[in-house]
Amino acid sequence: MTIAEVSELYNVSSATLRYYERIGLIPPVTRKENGIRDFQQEDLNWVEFAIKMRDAGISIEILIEYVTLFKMGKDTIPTRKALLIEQRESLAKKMEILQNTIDRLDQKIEGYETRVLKYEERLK
Amino acid sequence: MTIAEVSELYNVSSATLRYYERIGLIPPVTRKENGIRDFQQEDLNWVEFAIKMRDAGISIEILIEYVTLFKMGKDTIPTRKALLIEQRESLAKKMEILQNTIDRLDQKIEGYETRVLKYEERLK
DNA sequence: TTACTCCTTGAAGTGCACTTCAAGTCAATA
DNA sequence: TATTGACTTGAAGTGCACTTCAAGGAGTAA
Repeated sequence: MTIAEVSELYNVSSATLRYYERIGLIPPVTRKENGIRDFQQEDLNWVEFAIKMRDAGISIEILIEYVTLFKMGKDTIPTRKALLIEQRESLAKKMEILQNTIDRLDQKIEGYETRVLKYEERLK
Repeated sequence: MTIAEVSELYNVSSATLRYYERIGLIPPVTRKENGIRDFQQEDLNWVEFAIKMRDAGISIEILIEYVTLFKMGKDTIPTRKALLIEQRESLAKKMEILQNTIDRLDQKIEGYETRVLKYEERLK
């Protein structure tokens, strides 16, 4: 799969994909003899993982750490697991904040509900 | 209340509070005769709102728009309400993404669960 | 009265995560 | 054969949201 196809598939720019590879946020992508990237399923899995995690707000620094551990082999399995658990917890906290904010917005919107009615009343 | 006290109270730097006021993310703060900020309850409400919304990831641009509408008076009430509803929706979408990512992480962690066991077995 | 601390503003600097640009290679098509 | 279009790399540029710096003012303690 070419970089353009992957770009289309995951709705991310080619430049970003190259950037991710360059900084080690995904492992080196498979190349054809001429040096052109030819994404295999394994590469796609990494791309998808990277994009999903970034979308959830996990920092590039953390993700590079994860990929670096992966490259170091099996000895890092417990560390990698710990890293994922830590990130899971941080996302759960984010969810909580988000839920609280939504509740707060709902209250504020509810407050506007009556005020809009009054406002429209005034217009008559 | 001084800026240092507000800074402490909401765990945000004085510089950020000044910055928020300067860019119009909160309305102008009440001052003493000598020009020093003396936050009143009303000011605090704005500060709290701004910080909570920022924490939830709502952009500065949007929040400035809201404050600007507020300053323009009652005619903007329906617009303000619409803006809040829009943001509420966008937060709900974020929650969904977050939940999906957490689910995905849980699966990945579960996968590591067995691999860690194997790894520790190997060490014996 | 000098020194200290906290406040003020305006301007410049920083960190993160891309994004754009410049220069070049390669394969396919007019 | 020339040119078009997609690819390559390295470097520089961008946007957002602060953060730090520089210069100065006001109030209090020694």
